[in-house]
Amino acid sequence: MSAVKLEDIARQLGVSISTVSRALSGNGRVGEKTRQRVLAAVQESKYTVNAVARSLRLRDARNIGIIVPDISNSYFAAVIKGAQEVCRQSGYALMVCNSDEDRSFEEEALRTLLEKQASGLILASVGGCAELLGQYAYHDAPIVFIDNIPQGVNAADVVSIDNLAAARELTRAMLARGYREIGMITGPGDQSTGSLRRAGFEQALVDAGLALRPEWVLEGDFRMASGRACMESILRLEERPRAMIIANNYMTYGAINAIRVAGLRIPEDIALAAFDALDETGLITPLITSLNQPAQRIGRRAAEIILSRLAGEERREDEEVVLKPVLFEGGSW
Amino acid sequence: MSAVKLEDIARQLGVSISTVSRALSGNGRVGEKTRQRVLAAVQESKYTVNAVARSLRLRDARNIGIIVPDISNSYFAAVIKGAQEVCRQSGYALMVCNSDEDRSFEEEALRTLLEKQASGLILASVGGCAELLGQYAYHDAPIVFIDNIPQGVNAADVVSIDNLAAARELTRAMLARGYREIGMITGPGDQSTGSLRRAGFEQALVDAGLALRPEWVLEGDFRMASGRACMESILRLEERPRAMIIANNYMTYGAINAIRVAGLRIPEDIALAAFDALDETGLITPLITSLNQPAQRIGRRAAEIILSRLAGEERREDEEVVLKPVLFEGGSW
DNA sequence: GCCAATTGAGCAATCGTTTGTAACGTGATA
DNA sequence: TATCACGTTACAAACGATTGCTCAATTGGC
Repeated sequence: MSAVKLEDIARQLGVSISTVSRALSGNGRVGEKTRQRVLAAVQESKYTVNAVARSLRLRDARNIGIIVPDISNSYFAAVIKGAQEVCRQSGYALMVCNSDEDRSFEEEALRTLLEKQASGLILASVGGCAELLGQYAYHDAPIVFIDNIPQGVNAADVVSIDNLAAARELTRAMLARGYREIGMITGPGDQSTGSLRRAGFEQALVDAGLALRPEWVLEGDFRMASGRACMESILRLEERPRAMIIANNYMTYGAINAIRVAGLRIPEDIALAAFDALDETGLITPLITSLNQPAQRIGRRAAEIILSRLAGEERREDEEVVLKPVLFEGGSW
Repeated sequence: MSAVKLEDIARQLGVSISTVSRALSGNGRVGEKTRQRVLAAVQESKYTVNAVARSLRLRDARNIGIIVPDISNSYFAAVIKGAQEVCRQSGYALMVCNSDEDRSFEEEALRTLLEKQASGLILASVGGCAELLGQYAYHDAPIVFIDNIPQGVNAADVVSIDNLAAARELTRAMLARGYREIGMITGPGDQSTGSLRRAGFEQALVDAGLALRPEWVLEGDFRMASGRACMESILRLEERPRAMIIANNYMTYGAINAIRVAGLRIPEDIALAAFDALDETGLITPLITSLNQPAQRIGRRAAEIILSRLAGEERREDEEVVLKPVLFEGGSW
């Protein structure tokens, strides 16, 4: 309501608005004594620049948006931290949105960021907002996908691990441990993260000359309850696998729960390996063997790509940064 | 760059900008057929309102800021979710900032939000930004404190549990269980959350006629490493307490780690009760007895208070909403 | 002492919306 | 036909900052 603006300071000092603006930004020439007077008055009056007005004038909001499916998931929290670090250093604000694993919420967030003139967007999509994404291209705001690459998007900047290869390697490592009867709890088939991890798993089995057992492969939704439900089904089978690969952290927690409730031991009765099951507390026993995405690095690289896009005028090739996951060997296999 | 604006649509239709604006907002009167024509053109051209320009004109950015010390902490993640829910329903955007438990980062976030003309602010402060907070009052943006109430702030809207009473009750419950030699790992003494919880603990002991053992009360910084370090010190004591109360979740995880490393059992060798040690995975054993803050409700109420302040013109009394924590009894005592 | 060069500061347009007010056109009534 | 009323639309002024351009003032060189 009563915020101090450039005009107030200008009037108080008997100079023009433009002089005050230039004294602050250092963009035009201003005499040394006037500059000092302005700076003093600004200090004294607690003037704060109005970023809304500035953004309008500059046609640049200097903020980048990030949408994740679940802010409580430590994996995404780390991604956010990484992105924030980069934004902070470059004077951009990071606008964090949570889609709650819901398409319409994701769409809503997308629309809000679009209206707020986000300069760029980091998106861990749950899928299916193709038209809205087109508008970003129209505003020519760069988009970087992390994690899932929605259907309908063919060329784009992407920062992620190679999910297919990763799942294949993880499965191979499990095979190398001697396990032959391996099942999997995958993610939603319509998300690339889900389907690629499944494909990698199946490839590894086929390569090893093993038959696929469809009843051992269940599809979850990346949430804890579904991990638990899937594992319960598995445990009810007459003939059950000796080991399971699980496509993300939360489903793993649910699965462990089911295993404990059934009174079984890990890995003696059933072995586990997972994606991102990184347990920051280090208190879940046995420690879960998992292939961990370098979450913070993903966030950082994604933000860096956005910034470089914003800086460079020329449109380069689509950038696809493939980061290497890190295998943590716990006691769960 | 090439975003469609009202002017483009107006020109295309041969009407004025104001007509298009009014057709969209429904604020002024517009003939039915023109309204239809406008709506069609808007659809077709994929027009998106420029929120920056609108905010400037309306002098209202319609966004509320929230600053938390650690976005990875599930407690704060839940607070954010609660606040977001309310914002979503009322058409406000929530701008999430992470201070990383660092004062200068907090200050930076505060300044950014101020510049972006945040309509309101929810603050879980790590303390010490009194001057900047003054400017919010100046912009008359309502502030609601959650968790810690920084020094230098005397009257304000607050949503939290009654930390003193809560610590007292938790300690009493522990005494009722028969424990007499109780220590505590507190939070930073300069944060009200830390000092109040400590005070409540001490009160309960004094009320019970027990002597305070200063060597059993250590001050941590709410992070995991400090919880571990403090517990290690405790375990090194010749005469050590039979039970510990720990002021937050992360320090508890560190403490459990130390206990396990020392080869001791919970609760047989040392019993634990904590604040917010809520373990979403349910996999840490034994389940930790803890007094849990209704995090999501706190976020929701805080946002609601902001909105009601923004709606009501008249300045009411400072509002202090005291929510009740929930005791979860696990096997750690 | 005069003209050119250089510096300092102001004017005014602009960014895209919203909205008070004025103007316009149509139809009805006297 | 003139007047009035009413429903529609256009005009233009904001919101607060940035910046190209202009012009006045100071300086310096000859």
